[in-house]
Amino acid sequence: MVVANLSLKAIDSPVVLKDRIYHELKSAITSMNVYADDDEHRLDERQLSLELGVSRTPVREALCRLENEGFVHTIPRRGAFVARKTKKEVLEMITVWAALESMAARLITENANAEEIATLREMFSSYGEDGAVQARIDEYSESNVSFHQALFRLSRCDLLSKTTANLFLHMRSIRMRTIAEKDRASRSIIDHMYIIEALEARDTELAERLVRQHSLDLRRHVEEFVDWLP
Amino acid sequence: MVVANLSLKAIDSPVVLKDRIYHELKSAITSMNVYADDDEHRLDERQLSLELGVSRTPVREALCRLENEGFVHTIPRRGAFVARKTKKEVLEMITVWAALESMAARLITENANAEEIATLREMFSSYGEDGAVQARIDEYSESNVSFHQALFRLSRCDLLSKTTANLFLHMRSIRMRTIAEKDRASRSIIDHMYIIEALEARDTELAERLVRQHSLDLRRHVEEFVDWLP
DNA sequence: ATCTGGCATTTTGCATACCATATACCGAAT
DNA sequence: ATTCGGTATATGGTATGCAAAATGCCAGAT
Repeated sequence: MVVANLSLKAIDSPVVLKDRIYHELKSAITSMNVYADDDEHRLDERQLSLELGVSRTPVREALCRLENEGFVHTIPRRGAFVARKTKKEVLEMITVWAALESMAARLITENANAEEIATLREMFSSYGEDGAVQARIDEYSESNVSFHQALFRLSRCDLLSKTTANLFLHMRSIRMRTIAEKDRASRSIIDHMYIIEALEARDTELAERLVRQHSLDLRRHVEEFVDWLP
Repeated sequence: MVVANLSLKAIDSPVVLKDRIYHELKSAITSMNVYADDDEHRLDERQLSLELGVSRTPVREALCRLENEGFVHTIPRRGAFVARKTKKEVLEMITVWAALESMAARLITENANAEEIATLREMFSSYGEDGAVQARIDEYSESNVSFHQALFRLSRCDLLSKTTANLFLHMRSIRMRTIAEKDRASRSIIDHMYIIEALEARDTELAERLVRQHSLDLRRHVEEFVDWLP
């Protein structure tokens, strides 16, 4: 008799309530327009637990996680609120972003293979004609996000991706609002092409600089034009 | 009658139990030698709550925070353990570190004033003579940490400091062990001096490159010589 | 009319009780 | 002797209860 060697992968995810609640709340928060109203959005533990049909405990643990990630701001004995970033905080997020993504670019020039880099081009292949970007701005916005996420993925540094993941979400609402302004979108796609070329040429320093500059341009833009943040 | 204008600062910290427990556990974990034993260090909720004289609830919330910060690893229905980084994870931490600190260096060349940069020199003024570093290796190790923390502080970017803070703690045990090896310490102090000079000269690109290289040297060193990590 | 002080209400923070699951132990069968 | 199955125990996940604290309201005083 031989032991059947079924290559099974361990099931190690007894999905627990607090995790489901965490994801539920996180997607709810990140998909809402946080900066729409002037009044702060309160997150009532009891109300949430009633709506979700669970007790307060797992809700509290989910809120705890969200607070650590900066999506929720809680004041002791006062409750939890959807966190709203100040302009200063947004600028700092972009700064950190620039640091991480430019490092990702470096790593890509050193580690990624040509096919992987080629996939970056494909993302924008359909925006070839002038004006196509402005016409399909929503669609482009998605490609834009995908491009930046791909840079981190191709860096093969999980921690870079992980550290940036929440920055992505925090920036989403702001980015969506800024990307459509002026003709930043077409500027953006040109930047992306130069970045891809530098990656293909394995020019570490250039790729790093272009990526950093791309982010810092956004920072400058936010600093100058975004006045709807405290 | 005039209203007395006492410039009071708002007391906004009804220090709650879970925060105290969080700090208590965090300092306990970061000061222990995580990589000493082979067996994993379990964190029993009930035992902790008994030792601390509180109930399980605040302990759980503290553990939740520590898990998000990567100091604790919990398996559903199995419990919490002190997290142990793999070699891959450590290398990635150093990579992220390099990205963030090199950005900090950039910012310093742009924003800091001369006096602030001068304080960096003072940190190492007492290690002037050759051999002084090796002789007072523990003391130097502290200065070393202070130097790197100062770089982030002078960058005036809170998020950079905040993002790095936990990396610092994670790296502490590893750094302490590697800094004493070979003559990395005296190499290190030379690097630091060149970094300071670049900052003083406001040479953004050079400062960035030197800081990044300094970190990546550590990464290479860990990659090559650290074999006591999984 | 406005301000202050106290009471009521609301809501969090913490404690405890309960439940589901994972592990450990032990005996029986092969 | 080893392995399998069942039961017991321990432990984490969830629910609920209680008390402290903060807010809001109302009444009374100035």
